[in-house]
Amino acid sequence: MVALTRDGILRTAVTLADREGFEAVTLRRIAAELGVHVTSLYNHVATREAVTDGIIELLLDEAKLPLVAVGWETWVRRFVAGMAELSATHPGAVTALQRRPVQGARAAATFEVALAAFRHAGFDPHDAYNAVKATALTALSTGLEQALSVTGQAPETSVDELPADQFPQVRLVSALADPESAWSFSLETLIFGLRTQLRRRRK
Amino acid sequence: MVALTRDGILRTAVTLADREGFEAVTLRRIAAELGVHVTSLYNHVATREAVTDGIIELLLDEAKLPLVAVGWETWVRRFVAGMAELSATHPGAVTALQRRPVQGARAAATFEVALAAFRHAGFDPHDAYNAVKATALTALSTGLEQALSVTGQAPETSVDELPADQFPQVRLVSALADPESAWSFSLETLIFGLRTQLRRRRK
DNA sequence: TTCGGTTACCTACACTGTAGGTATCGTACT
DNA sequence: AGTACGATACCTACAGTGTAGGTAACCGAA
Repeated sequence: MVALTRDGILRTAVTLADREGFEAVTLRRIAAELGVHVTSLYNHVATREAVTDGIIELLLDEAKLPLVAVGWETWVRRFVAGMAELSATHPGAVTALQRRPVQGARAAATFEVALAAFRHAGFDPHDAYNAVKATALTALSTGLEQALSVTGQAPETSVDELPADQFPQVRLVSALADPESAWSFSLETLIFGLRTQLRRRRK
Repeated sequence: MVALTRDGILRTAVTLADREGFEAVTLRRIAAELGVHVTSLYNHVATREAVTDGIIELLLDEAKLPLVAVGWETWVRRFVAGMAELSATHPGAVTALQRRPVQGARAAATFEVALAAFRHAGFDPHDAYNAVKATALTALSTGLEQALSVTGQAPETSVDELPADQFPQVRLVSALADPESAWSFSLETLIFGLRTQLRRRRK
């Protein structure tokens, strides 16, 4: 029975989220996992939402995001790849990033170098901001995989029960779901798009 | 006192979500809004999650998504614009799209025409799927605005309290948040990117 | 030793979704 | 006409949620 600590709480929260899904992360479950009473958690954590914030903090720490000056393209690649890796190793915990705004000094730090890179490449502050946002959202969406099962199965009717002649494309495609290629396709598309945007700004 | 109906339930759920935020949408709140006992809702709705599914259904109905054959580019434009408009008119309810997988016949229908358009333009089934997914995620992220406040304010410390000399870019940019230009920038970037992808496939 | 702060605990409350059972009512059938 | 029945709204109840308030044990400093 080790000492109860904020970091320990957050760590078991992440473990729990990955093992049983984010909605299973409840203060009582965490406490039980630590062999401790619920209210004891409040000595180290202010509120339930603070736990979510802590999870984000912990994930962002683990994802090795670029923190020193790099070119915009390598920043984009590393940021998206880092998030994708995070989604792979912490499938449950990453949804914390969708429940609460991503904030904190660490996020600010990597955005700082991104903004600098984009401005150096030729974007005005406004578009640099937009570019960072577009990248961040693309990166975040790597964790949204299951949230958007393009396979058109209704709450009750599976895709196989849809009129096959009416949705031939959907049917054909529902077989070849491949999360790996999905986010790399998104990444390349994003980079191509940003290149074009930059080219237009220059002339 | 009109008759209680599934559609009425979902409609007040949407209203409630837009007025007080998605997490305020509880079965008891809906019932209270309708002047009805909680359990009466169960005569028209199976479970809480079914309400969320119903909200999605209702939103997708309202967003006039392209359902007939169009070129891939106009599909992308209309899809993203439709979602953006949805996020504007239903700021609270749209988060339903992130809580549950987007499914159902209507979603399948618009994906069907998108897949056809992309394949006609030169993508193989795999990349057509990826392109649709990329578009859908870009569109969905229009509702994620506040979830990603790039302004690096920590849970406790606002952006103004961050060391100013350490985050000059973030500070500069935190003033000019402009959701409108954000998603249109993302849209144009996406289209540029997809064009390049298609060009590469052709030769 | 005594004091003060930190920590873990217990009780309690308002709130959530949901199961089971009951009363009312309109409609259809005998 | 009467009667059976399906649908609907309600009530009670339960387990589970986050969290406030108060109390007991410790442990280091005075």
